Amino acid sequence: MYRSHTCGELNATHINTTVTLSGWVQKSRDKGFMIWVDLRDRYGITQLIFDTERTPKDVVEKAKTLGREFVIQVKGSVIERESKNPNIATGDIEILVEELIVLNEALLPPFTIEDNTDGGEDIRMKYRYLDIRRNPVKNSLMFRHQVGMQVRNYLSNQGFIEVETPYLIKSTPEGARDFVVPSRMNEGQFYALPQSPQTFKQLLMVGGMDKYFQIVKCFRDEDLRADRQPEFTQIDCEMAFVNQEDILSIFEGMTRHLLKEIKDVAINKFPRMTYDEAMRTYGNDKPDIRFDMKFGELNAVAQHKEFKVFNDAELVVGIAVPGAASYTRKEIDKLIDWVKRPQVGALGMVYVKCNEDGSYKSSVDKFYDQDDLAKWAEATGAKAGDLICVLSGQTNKVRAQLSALRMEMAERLGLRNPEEFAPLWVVDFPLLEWDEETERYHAMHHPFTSPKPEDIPLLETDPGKVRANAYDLVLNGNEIGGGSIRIHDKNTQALMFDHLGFTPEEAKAQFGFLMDAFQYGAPPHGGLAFGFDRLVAILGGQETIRDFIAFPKNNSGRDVMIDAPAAIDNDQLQELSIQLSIQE
RNA sequence: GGUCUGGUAGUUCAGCUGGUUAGAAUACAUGCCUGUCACGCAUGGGGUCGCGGGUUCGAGUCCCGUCCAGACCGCCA
Repeated sequence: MYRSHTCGELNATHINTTVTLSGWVQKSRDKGFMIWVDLRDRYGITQLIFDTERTPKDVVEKAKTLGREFVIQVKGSVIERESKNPNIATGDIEILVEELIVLNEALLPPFTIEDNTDGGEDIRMKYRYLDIRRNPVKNSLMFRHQVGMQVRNYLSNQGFIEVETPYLIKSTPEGARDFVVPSRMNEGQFYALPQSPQTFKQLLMVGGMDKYFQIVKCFRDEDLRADRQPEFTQIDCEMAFVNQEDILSIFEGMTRHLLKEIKDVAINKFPRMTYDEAMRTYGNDKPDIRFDMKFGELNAVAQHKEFKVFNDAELVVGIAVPGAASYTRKEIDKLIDWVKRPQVGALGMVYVKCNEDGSYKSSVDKFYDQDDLAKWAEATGAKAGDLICVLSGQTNKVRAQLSALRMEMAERLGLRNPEEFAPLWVVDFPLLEWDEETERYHAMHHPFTSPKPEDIPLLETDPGKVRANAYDLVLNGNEIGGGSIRIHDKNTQALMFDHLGFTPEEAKAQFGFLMDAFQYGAPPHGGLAFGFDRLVAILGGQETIRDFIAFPKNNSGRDVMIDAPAAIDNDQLQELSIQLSIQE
């Protein structure tokens, strides 16, 4: 027997019992007359004591040789501490050791296994198995497990069935780049890893599965971000015989359940906003509504004066930054530099200080009088003490720029409280999006999304105006889920493919199986998928998903621990009939 | 594909306008210490300043290139 108890469970009630513990040496404190060793496992830390007067001499000698992270097993009696430590659960007791077995020695770890480790991101990723021993990472993984269990509980209780779908599927040109896998048995042909189980879950609906879910890995070969990994996990869901309202209701329920069970946060009805409204009010389809700073459009009050920049702009729009009127000229200049960085891309910024005495001081006083500026304040909701920041230009660009500024200012003002949760449904997304590069429309969500029936005529006249039965769930400025009511008849699906620029032959070659299935009694259906990693991270109060993934990839998609991806040898390549065009 | 930031001891970092022998903290080792728990005290070892080139009497420091890491833009139906 390696252990009778864990390192987290012993307390005063166990005094005078004999126990066996196993774990890692966290640290030892050798005072000469006594040696204390902190023994750690997943459950906690228990202090061991080796006393020159009470512990066998050879055991004390062995204890002196223990180094950090040695794996040991000890047998001894639980005794009351002479000086207790109220900071840990086992702080009332310690183990007077009688027997010590070193199960495995350990090299000195490259960084300290402590909550506030001295290790940087880089080295922690290389030795991730050591990083996982640290509480912050360990707790994040346990937190993820807990969220996963609550998701399964909720959905299972609602009658959902978890069904696994294949990972080796077919590549399609729509959407993200696919990861591809060569097929040895089918020379020159490739599988693709799924970007999502989209078509399979729809086929499960045709198969009568009615309510499906799956916590499933998905793969996209695109560049990474702090909240984006090439392989990531979705809570993928689909339901038949439902309308949009049914789906929103079920998954609002699930999110509410998670907030209640995991964070003990009670939220009644989630607010809703159309895509158009979100773009107009926040410049963004995933607004963080924990704070205000709503957009005030200023075209009506700022144009037709002498200021050419605004007169030439498609959109003039501002936000009122609370309390920022006290910014110095230098601070404002730095802010202007910030919006002019290439990542944001504004050409400049006009500001108005709303002074405490009710007067206004702006960077464009030459063109606007106090009455004009009062109208700007009204439009942006600015109060005395606020700073109005105004950008202008082409509508889509300027909205993105001001949205970036809004988020930055909220960050600086500490308005993004990770313990506050503000969910929001964004509905009525456009069906199609114009792609400058390919000069054609592509599906904003995916090609199986149904258009709103009343908008179908617009497909012929103004495709960009067609709204879809598509919705996103936004939490604290992050898209945590998105879905749609799908097309379930062959003709509408064919019409969509046509508008997306597929020839009937291409559509048949790529999605023929789905169109065929629609001819055999496909029920009306729809669904939604949550980004599980992101959801877990936000519930955990963070926006970086890496610590909620046991073995994440780095910025360039590498696993620095196992050193993947890597070259494969010529025999393997030959077996797969693959020839490389790059030089070794 | 692009922008920005960083790369100096095992680790996290400092190192000014180029100028003696490159520092701190922590970790580690050895010794001391009668209740430690961020233990304390003393001593000690530890460096290809990412790599390559250039400027200079002289480069950790300046310039060019390159590699690596991180954040962001593009991209992510």
